[in-house]
Amino acid sequence: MSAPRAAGEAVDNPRRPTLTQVAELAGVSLKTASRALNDEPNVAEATGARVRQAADLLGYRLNGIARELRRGATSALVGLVSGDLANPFYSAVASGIERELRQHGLQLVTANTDEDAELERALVEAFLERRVRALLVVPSGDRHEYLAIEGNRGVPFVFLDRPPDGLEADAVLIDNAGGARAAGEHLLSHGHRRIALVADLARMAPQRGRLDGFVQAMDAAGNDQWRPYLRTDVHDVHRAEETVRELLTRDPPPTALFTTNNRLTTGALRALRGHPAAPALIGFDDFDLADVIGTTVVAHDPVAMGREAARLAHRRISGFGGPAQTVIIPTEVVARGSGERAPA
Amino acid sequence: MSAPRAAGEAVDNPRRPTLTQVAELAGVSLKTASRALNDEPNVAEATGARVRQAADLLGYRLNGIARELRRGATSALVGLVSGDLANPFYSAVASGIERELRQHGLQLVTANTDEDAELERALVEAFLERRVRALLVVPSGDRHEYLAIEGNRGVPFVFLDRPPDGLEADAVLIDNAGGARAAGEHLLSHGHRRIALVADLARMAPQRGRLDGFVQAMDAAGNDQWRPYLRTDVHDVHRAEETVRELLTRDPPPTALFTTNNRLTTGALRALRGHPAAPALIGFDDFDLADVIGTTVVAHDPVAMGREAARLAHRRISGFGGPAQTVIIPTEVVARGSGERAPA
DNA sequence: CTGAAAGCGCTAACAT
DNA sequence: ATGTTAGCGCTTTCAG
Repeated sequence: MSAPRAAGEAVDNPRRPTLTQVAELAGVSLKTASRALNDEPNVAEATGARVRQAADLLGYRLNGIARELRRGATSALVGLVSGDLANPFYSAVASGIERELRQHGLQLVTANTDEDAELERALVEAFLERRVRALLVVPSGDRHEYLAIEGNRGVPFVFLDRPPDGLEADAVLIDNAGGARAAGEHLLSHGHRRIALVADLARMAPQRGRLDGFVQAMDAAGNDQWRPYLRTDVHDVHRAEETVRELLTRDPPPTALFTTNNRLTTGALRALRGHPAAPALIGFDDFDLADVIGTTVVAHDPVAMGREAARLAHRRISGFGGPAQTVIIPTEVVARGSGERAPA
Repeated sequence: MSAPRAAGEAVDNPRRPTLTQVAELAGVSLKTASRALNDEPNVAEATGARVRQAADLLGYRLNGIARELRRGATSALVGLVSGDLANPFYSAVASGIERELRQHGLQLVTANTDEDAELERALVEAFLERRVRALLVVPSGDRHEYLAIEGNRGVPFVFLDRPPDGLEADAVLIDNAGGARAAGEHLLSHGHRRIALVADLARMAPQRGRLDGFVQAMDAAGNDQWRPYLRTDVHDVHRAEETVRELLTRDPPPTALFTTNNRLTTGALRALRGHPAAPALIGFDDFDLADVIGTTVVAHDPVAMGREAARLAHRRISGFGGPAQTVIIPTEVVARGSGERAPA
């Protein structure tokens, strides 16, 4: 005898049994079967057992779609639209969201935009058609007005990492400026003046915040020797590596580096590998093994970020109608060696 | 004038407009409105325009739930039930799945089990009630018979990383034994005999495969000096770190280490940090910055794994009824230094 | 080209 | 304790 198969289903797919069929087999009415299977009161012990037996026999499974339609066309799904789940930052956020939602019986549905604003919009539309209860977005596009109508019609939005532009909505943001300022001050306090800043796309709000914070620290210290070493719009690991290599050939070279996200830090680490007199380095975003490599970072808690976003969403779902809230996730400089190297 | 708000939706949620209302406003029948909005043929230019205008005015959005119910109670959703999305291995797999599904207009829904077999079962049930088109599972529990009925009723299953037990179903697995054998041979060829093996829960199939492959390599070389250094059921980073520290205090100590997944490798790297005469190290699973740290690994492609799984699922959804297939993802030893250190 | 009627599978409201 | 009727919002016949 062979094992039951899950593979060849397409061959014999005689449509799933419905509640009506269960009721017929059990010799009761549709509604009684419904009551029995939903553990509602007012079902005789024996009747309930008969219904459950019939359901088992038929391999019946409740049709959640029909139920949702009848109950008001709103699912237990919460959508997350983000740039790239393969980035550990986003996946940590997603896992924080998922865990918190589950506490409330909600389910996370994810979609990647690959940082494409048009795809983002299409995915948002798709989620709304699916009647998600709330929508969490790490926006790539810059204008979000198109979401406003939705918000007014019962689908709460929560923005993550980047603030909403063009509408009021809940958001969970990182203290970008504060973290970057702290990084700048940290390097200054270790004697650095020629500090290179390697940043991602400057049009993104978090990157702007980090740039601003860094500049504040420099201005406050009356240092402007960093300016020749500013490099923005470096968007991938490879470009980051090249950029850092180029910076090191300058004369004089920078004595320190500040990279404004985990991808750029990875690129910098590659460029610095085996370098005899590596400049000091601080990276924004903590990462696995930073302790092993000894990389000083501006750390924050992405799982907490997801959790807070899920909480905001849940509050709205539960009927909270107050003004939009913004939660700021704090940052902290974690010294591990690379950021404490003195200027050469 | 203030920005449109997305926050206070709960206050005024007058139920979403329906197609009937759009039709009324446009002065056409329900069906005509449906045709116009779905770009079906046989709609006069002017009529279509009027309908679309009415829809915009009302802020109408199609109710995907009603559509799905009518079209056969099956969604465009594909479920993924996995252990822990925060683990970069799983999130890479998820991103491979997501990308491939999107090619076919399918949407990924994810849920984490935290490696809990009961939660896994509950989540699978929940997905089935939601009428997912296919279900991808990285199973934590060991018996999967309970899925068999579903498989016969039109919901294809694909198992990832761990083979199905108790039913026939498509699967995508890593060449665990082959990779581990290659790692063993690699260390042997560099002169190692006292090789420590640090493994995760031995009841998990991938771990067993890796153990077996390693043992095969040792047996083939007639080496059994590794046996005193076998440590299994090491399940988290912290325990891995402790275990490696303990191993290093043995007399004589092992001259090489093989860690059988990314978590254990991380723990080993922490234990080895700053060690004057670190043993050679090979880790199963590649990871970010392994190149920077110089860690030799048994690499494989988790994104490809996700992609293959999504392809199998899509084939089944499209009606393929052949026997269950298993795709094996190949592995490769990537030498980066740590695995090539000679015995002390 | 347009419309009327039926019904997907379920639950809510109202009998009995 | 059980049954009957209606209808969620849409698409699918089948007629005009």
